[in-house]
Amino acid sequence: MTSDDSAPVGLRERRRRETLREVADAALTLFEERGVAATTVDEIAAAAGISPRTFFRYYPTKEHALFHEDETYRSIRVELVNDVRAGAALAPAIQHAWVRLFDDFDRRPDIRARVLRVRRVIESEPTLLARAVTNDIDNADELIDAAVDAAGADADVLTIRATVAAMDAIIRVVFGEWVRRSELGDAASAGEIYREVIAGLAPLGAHLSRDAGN
Amino acid sequence: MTSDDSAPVGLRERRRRETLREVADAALTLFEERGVAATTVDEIAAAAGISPRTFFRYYPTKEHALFHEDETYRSIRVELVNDVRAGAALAPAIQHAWVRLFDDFDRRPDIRARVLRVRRVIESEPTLLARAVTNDIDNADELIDAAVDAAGADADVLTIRATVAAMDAIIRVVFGEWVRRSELGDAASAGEIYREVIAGLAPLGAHLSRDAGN
DNA sequence: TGAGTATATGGCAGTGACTGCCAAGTTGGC
DNA sequence: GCCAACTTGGCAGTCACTGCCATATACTCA
Repeated sequence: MTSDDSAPVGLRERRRRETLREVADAALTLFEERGVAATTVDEIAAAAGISPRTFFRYYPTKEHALFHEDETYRSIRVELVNDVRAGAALAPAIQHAWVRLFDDFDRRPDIRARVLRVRRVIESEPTLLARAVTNDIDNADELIDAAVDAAGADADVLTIRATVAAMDAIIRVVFGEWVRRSELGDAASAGEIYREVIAGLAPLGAHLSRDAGN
Repeated sequence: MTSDDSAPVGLRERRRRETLREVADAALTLFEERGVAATTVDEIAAAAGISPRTFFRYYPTKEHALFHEDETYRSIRVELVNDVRAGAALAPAIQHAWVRLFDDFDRRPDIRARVLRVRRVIESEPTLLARAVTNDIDNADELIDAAVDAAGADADVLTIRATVAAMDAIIRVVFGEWVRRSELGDAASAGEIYREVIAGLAPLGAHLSRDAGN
C-alpha cells in the first residue's frame, strides 16, 4: 500500500505533482467564481494549460480535482494510523489527530486559508458533500484495518466501524460550522469549534454509555 | 412544508405515485442484476414502460430512483419530528424511532426484504453510499429545525447538528453490517445489530462525556 | 356536460462528462 | 545516442441530463 514512498522522485514524478496541483488550483478558482455545475472540464483544462483528455488522466472527475490532498493532511492521517496500530485508544487518537491538524491551521495560515476555500465550495453543493463523504469512507478503511489489527483476536469490528463513522460525522459538522461562521465574517477557529462540539456532546455520550446495558 | 397533505388525491396523483413506484422497482431489479454503472436510464425507462424523457420527470438521476421512500419509513420520521417538537430528548428519541422501524421489520417481512435489497445495492457502490449520506443530511434538516424550535431561546444548534449527524452515522453502520451478515447467509435482525452497536459504543460515550470539560 | 385550462407525455436536438483507441512526442536507462 | 516506457492530445463514441415543442389526458367551472 504505502510501499512506493521510497521510489526516486524523478523529473516525471515532480512534473506530475506540479500539474496535479496546478489543475487543482485552476479548478478551485473556477468553482469559486462561477460554481461547480457551471464550470466545464474544458475550462479547467484550458486554465491549467492541458488538454481535456489529459485532465481525466489526472483526476477521474472534475469534482476530484477539488479534493487534491496536501501533505500536511496526509501526514497527519498516516500518523493517526500508526498511533492506532501502536495500541492507542481509537476515539482519543482520532480526536488527537484532528486537534493537531487544527492547531496546524494556527501556525500555517496558508494551509488554513486553502482548506477553508475548499470547504466553502464543498458546502455549497450537495454533490460535493457526497464526494467528500466517499473520501471519508475510503480513508476510514485504512484506519479501521489498523484498529482491527491492533485489537488482535478480540477485535470488535462493528464497534470500531461505528466509532470511526461517528467521529467522521462530527468532524463534518465542525467543518460545516467553520464555513458557516467564516461566511458570517466570524474569523472562527476550527479547533475552537471542535472543542465546542465535543463539550456539547456530553449528553450524547451519557446516553451512549447509559444505554450500553440495555 | 407539510401543508399539501390535505390535497385531494385525484387520479393524477394516484397514477404518479404508481409510476414512481414502478420505476423504482424496475431500477432496483436492474441494479441488482447488472450493477448501477452498467444500467442505463433507457433500460430502466423501457422496463417501467415510460420514455427516457419522462423518467427524468420522476427522478432527477438514476440513483434517485433507488431511494424511493416507502410510507412506513416516512411516517416514522414524521413521528420522530413530532416527538422532538413535543420536547423529547434528542438522542433517545432518535434511537426510539429506529428501534420502532426495526421492530416493524419483524412484523412486516415484505418491507424488511425490500429495504434489505435496496441497502445491499447501496453498499455495493461507494457513490450510492455517498448519496445515502446526503439524503440523510437532507432529512436531518427537518429534525434539526424541530429540535431547535423545541429548545427555544437557549437552543444549541451546533450540538443538535452534531448529535443528529452522529446518530445517522451509527445507523448507517448498522445497515452496512445488516447487509454484510445477510450476505453471509446470516438472517440477521437489524434491531439486534443496532443494540450490539450501542452496547459497543460505551467507550465512545465515556470518551465524549469525559472530554466535555476539556 | 362541454368548453377551457392545467398538466403529463414523448420526441428531438443539444451540451457536457467520461472512455477507448491511436499517433506523436518526452523521459530515463544504458 | 538509442530503445523502451511513459505521457500527451485528438477523435469518435456512449450516456446522463435539459430545453423546447406538439400532442394527449385529467381537472374545473360555467
